Amino acid sequence: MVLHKRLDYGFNGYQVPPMPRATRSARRRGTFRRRDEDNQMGAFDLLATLAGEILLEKESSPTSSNASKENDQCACVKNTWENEDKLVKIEPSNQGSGDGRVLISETVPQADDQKHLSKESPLIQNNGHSGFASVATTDSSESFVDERLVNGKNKDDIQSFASKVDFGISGNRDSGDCTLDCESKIMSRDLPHKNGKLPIGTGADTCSLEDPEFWDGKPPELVSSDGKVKVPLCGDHIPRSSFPAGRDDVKIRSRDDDENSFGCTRPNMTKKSIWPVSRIADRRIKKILASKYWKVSPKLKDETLSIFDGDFKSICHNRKGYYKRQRSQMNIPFKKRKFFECSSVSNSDRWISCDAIGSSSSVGQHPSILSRDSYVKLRIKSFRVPELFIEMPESATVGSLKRTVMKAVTTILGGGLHVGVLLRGKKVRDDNKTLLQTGISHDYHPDALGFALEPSPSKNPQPLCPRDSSHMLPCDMLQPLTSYLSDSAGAHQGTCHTSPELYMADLGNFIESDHDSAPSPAHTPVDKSTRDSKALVAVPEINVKALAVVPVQQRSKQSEIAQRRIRRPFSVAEVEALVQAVEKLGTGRWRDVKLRAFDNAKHRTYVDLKDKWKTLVHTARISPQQRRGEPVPQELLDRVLTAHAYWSKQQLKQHPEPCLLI
DNA sequence: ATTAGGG
DNA sequence: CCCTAAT
Repeated sequence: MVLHKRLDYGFNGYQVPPMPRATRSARRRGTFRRRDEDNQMGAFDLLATLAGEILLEKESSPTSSNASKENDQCACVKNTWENEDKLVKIEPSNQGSGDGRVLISETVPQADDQKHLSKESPLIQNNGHSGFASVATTDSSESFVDERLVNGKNKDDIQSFASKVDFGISGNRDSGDCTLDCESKIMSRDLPHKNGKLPIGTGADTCSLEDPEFWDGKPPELVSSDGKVKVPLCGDHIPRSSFPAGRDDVKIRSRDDDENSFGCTRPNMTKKSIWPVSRIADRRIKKILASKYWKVSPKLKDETLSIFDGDFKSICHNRKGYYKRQRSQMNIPFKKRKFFECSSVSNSDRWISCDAIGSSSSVGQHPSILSRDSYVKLRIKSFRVPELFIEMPESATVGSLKRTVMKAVTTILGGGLHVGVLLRGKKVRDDNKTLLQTGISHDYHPDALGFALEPSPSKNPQPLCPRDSSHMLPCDMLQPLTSYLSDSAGAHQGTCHTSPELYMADLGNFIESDHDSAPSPAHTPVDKSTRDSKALVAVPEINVKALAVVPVQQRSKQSEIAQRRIRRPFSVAEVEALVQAVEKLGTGRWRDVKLRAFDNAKHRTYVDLKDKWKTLVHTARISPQQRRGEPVPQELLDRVLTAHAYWSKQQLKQHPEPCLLI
């Protein structure tokens, strides 16, 4: 069955940044708007999935099933965030016929193909199908900050894109929402080369020509005529919003796939109606979703799920641990990621590079402004993460894949850092030269300057993370860390064989908690520059030691703190069930309510239900304008008030309040 | 373990 | 959702 795949992911991308997390104070202040920060689908995840799906489609088509298994069955994802012409190739593994493995690997195009490859190529293309992803951020006022992920320019890689998104919403990040657009198009087979989106072939044979007209460096226009599928980036919405009605049988599993969320078996009609889904694209997304849960064989869906449940639970022995792992999935906020810079990369000294966008525009245009000292203003637009190789068992969940990627990333990042300055591609080694002497004057060409984050060679001679490394997490603190550390070596060698659920726990922990913590010395200019798009940073002197040391202390401190569970907003269906149960049982029997209406929703505790009821009552009392999140039907809210009034009265009857005299 | 309520 | 106190 084609759905059973083993994934050998060659990652060279990174996730788009999660929206900023709410701090407690932000929530209290009400400046934070509901947002599903978790379970975001990494852009590359999506791309890889798309490509994999394309391949699956090809595989399962009758024509290709008998065809040669080699070259015509691979989809290529153009790797645009490296200077080299590398492809992420997705092909059936040749190891054993029909073992259903798919290899997603990085590959260097053959010389033959090379000439056909454009640097500005679509990310995914296969046999007339092309897909690409873009991400748009919207704010509450419906304005769009639409940034295309697949801009052909190197500097518009995911990372810089990410920062753009970060910046884009920074003005109103309390209301930012992030959606991931997934567009697909069936291209005319007659004119495959004229479309301009076919530089990468489905194999060695179909590489097509670039179209300079199309790839002029600007983001490609939307060309999909058959529809545009909007897939909300944030987890819970992905499946529901894009599933067609009539697929109610499919259980969508979110997050860890550990539980079937109540009410998740039906599509969200609201969202669905917002984003018209074409038939083809719909099918495609459906497949993507299927492939997101590749471990699930269609006919064995439920069984498989429960089996997997068992697996998962065997790993997470208790709820604390479970929550811990839930937490570990937290995407590292983009800003924070930069602090995990670290050691342990051996392959190249440009494992992280940073695009610096040069002097402020006013500098060149209005030289008169600069009276005495000419200031060079720099904005570091993005950092790039190094190449990662990850191998996951096919039974692993997407969530675990994400965690593994995160683990690998944080493993790579995590030690001393060195900032390299590149001028016109050449390293500037002399630290004592002035900027002017070096050629970084106020009128230098912005694109000429670049920064690179490099591992500090003196500090971290070893590529792997030694246990005694001061940069490492406190392995004596928590059990999972041990496995994380021991596995981190494997990660660097390209594979993570052990179950990813076992580690990462405390990275997420640290990351998560760090967000709420007070600013630390680790907030270096680099961080500021990314946090505030307006911050102009002149060649920062990074305190390597601070970067290396401070997180450690935080980690050890933070890892003692219990994890916050992921936020799982109640769906309308859940609310409905809750209201119904409370109507029946009253407001003081939350355990019964739980048993009655949420017995199979393991992530809803009776405390959760009680809390939800509390907020429901509150919601019902405030004006609709003040409500946030998925709107609860007024009818339900009315019932909430009614039931609440009724049961409050009942409670008063039983426990008459001792008359408080004024 | 549950319930209730503040944060 | 978290945390605590009180059952």
